[in-house]
Amino acid sequence: MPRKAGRSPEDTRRALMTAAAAAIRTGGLSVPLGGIATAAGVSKGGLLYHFPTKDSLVLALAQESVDTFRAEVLAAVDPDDTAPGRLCRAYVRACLDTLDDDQAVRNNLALVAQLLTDPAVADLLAADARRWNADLAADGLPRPILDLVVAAADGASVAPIWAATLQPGPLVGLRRVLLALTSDEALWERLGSA
Amino acid sequence: MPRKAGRSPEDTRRALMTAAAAAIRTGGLSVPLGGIATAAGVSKGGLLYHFPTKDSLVLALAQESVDTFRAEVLAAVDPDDTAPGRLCRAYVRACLDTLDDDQAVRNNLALVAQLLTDPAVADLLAADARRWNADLAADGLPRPILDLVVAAADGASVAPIWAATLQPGPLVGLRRVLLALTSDEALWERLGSA
DNA sequence: TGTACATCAGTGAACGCGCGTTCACTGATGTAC
DNA sequence: TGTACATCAGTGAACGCGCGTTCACTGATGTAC
Repeated sequence: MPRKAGRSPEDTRRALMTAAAAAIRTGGLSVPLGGIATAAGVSKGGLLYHFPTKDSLVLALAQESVDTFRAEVLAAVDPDDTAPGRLCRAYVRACLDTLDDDQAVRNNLALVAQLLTDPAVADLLAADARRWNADLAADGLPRPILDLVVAAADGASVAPIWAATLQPGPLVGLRRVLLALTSDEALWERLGSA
Repeated sequence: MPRKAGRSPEDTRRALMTAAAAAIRTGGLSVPLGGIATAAGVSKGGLLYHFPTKDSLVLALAQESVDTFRAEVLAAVDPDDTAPGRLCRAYVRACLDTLDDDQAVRNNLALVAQLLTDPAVADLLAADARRWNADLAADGLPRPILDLVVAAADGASVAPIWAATLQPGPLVGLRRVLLALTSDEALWERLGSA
């Protein structure tokens, strides 16, 4: 059966990437293409029409994860916030606000952990990490505060991968503490001299 | 060639696990057993004598990672420290002190991220995470401080996986800040009311 | 102390299955005239 | 508006290779007498 009525090629491509993300997240990179194709309602050959090689599918997934996360952080920037640490605060919100429902960031990280096996993906992520380092360093926070807050946001995002999820209550508490740490200059001095 | 002179069966088993850990860490769970066996100086059949199935090798690796990490934290407990938060401080030291050389904890995490594909491993880790939650909760720190410090320690340990390693300087700073947070009760009030 | 025998710690060839990739083919859609 | 034709978006059978597992066999080590 050729082109399905009511579904554009772009729709098919999206369906394939969605199915691939879900399958790889739980099954690792070794999940068969056939299963992904079936889940997306397409034959194996159809998948390979859109992604001529498994690697190309994997790389597209990684690129999308990286782009999605960056877009989420930028969308979380408060336009009225002009104080130092505004990007860092957006980073915290993007990381923690999607954790109670099992949404974007958490799923992205579980997926990325699997994709990392691929060397090309590892390069992509290393470049992205360098970019985040530079952007966050230019955010105007003192080093120790920045490192503390970013490490905690990363940790809270990543912990669900090994099932160490925070309860919603503590999660809200952590969020408040992290935002306070980026805003309260009196705390910076207390911590710097500790 | 049967039993190699100068190497006990236990030595062979250790060599196999070491080779497997190194191979899987970088290549993922799909690395061939043949390569692992060769790296350990044994034939594929020899590997399968010690680990009758690939899954059994993977599970042994996961169990060892979990045990090693727990032992490292316990070894990092300061015997003279009787104040609340002593386990949490040991956790911080175990996580951060091995990060500059690329040693145990960091490697363990990169390995575990790969092993997580296996459902049996996922169960093992979930049980271990529950145990850590309980142990750390009984450590006497206020919830927000505990969550902040543990999340940051996790985040700093895990970031090297996607190449976002902290420089040695900032790492020392983060370590000092985290230890201060677990000890300085005045800070707890400041953060709690923030 | 020497000898027989069971077991341990492997070897390496063979099998078989699953998966990525290739390939010949196809029906719907878009375009030119 | 109808028609011819190229291209797009797939299908599904086949191939071939890699890898996990099985299996028959083996030489060194430990034990009983």
